[in-house]
Amino acid sequence: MVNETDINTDMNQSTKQVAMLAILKALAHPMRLKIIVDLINDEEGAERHCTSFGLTVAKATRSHHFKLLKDVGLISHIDKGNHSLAKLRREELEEEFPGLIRLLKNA
Amino acid sequence: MVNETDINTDMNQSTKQVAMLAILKALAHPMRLKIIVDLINDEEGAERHCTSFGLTVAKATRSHHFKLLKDVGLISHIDKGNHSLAKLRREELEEEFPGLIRLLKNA
DNA sequence: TATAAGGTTCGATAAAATTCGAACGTACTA
DNA sequence: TAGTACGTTCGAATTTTATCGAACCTTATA
Repeated sequence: MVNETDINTDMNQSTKQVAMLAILKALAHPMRLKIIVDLINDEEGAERHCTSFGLTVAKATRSHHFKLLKDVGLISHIDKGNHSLAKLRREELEEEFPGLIRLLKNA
Repeated sequence: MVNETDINTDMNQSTKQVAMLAILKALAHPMRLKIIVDLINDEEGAERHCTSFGLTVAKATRSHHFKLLKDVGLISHIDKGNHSLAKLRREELEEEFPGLIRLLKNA
């Protein structure tokens, strides 16, 4: 069996390229892209309810997508006990992937 | 059954966001990302054999990935009869997705 | 012309991602 | 304390992608 790590080493991909790939995979889904674009177009530092993006899916699905976005570092999760908020990791992203936010801002 | 078009309209995604999604999907695969990053890091206007990227897959698979990259407009295909060359659509991409190339250049 | 080399398409199989209901945990609140 | 609201996790089903061999087409060349 061939896993992705093997493919990556086969192809001599840089660490940066692997990190970039994770980000691209996370963005390559209509709901997740919309969430990130919406957060980008919000004012800086904005925190949003997970339910405020107009996603018409089961809550298990929503939870899945937000976890994925959090795992790759696109958002951070603010736990407020009863509910939770999502926040774009703006500075960190600008630092690690300069230009990414500007690229998505127009979309 | 729910297809992607329905999801996109459900979510009120802009045309630009749909176009961006196609690009992100195309880049969200290790081989395809490597191809594009390699082309970006080549000199401007460079044309490369499809076999010159060190991809260890069957030719049917290679053909599949290059077709996908061509279909979303990331590369153009120069047919030389016996063989074919791939070329980054640099200016067009810079025009439609400003900052994309610079974002991937570091990777 | 025959042969080889490179690329595409087709059909089938394998792998990965998406989706959801159900069960569960945690924190508000009546 | 009991009930409710919100989120996560688990397991299973569905859908999408990736992969490859085989057949085929086109062009160069022996």
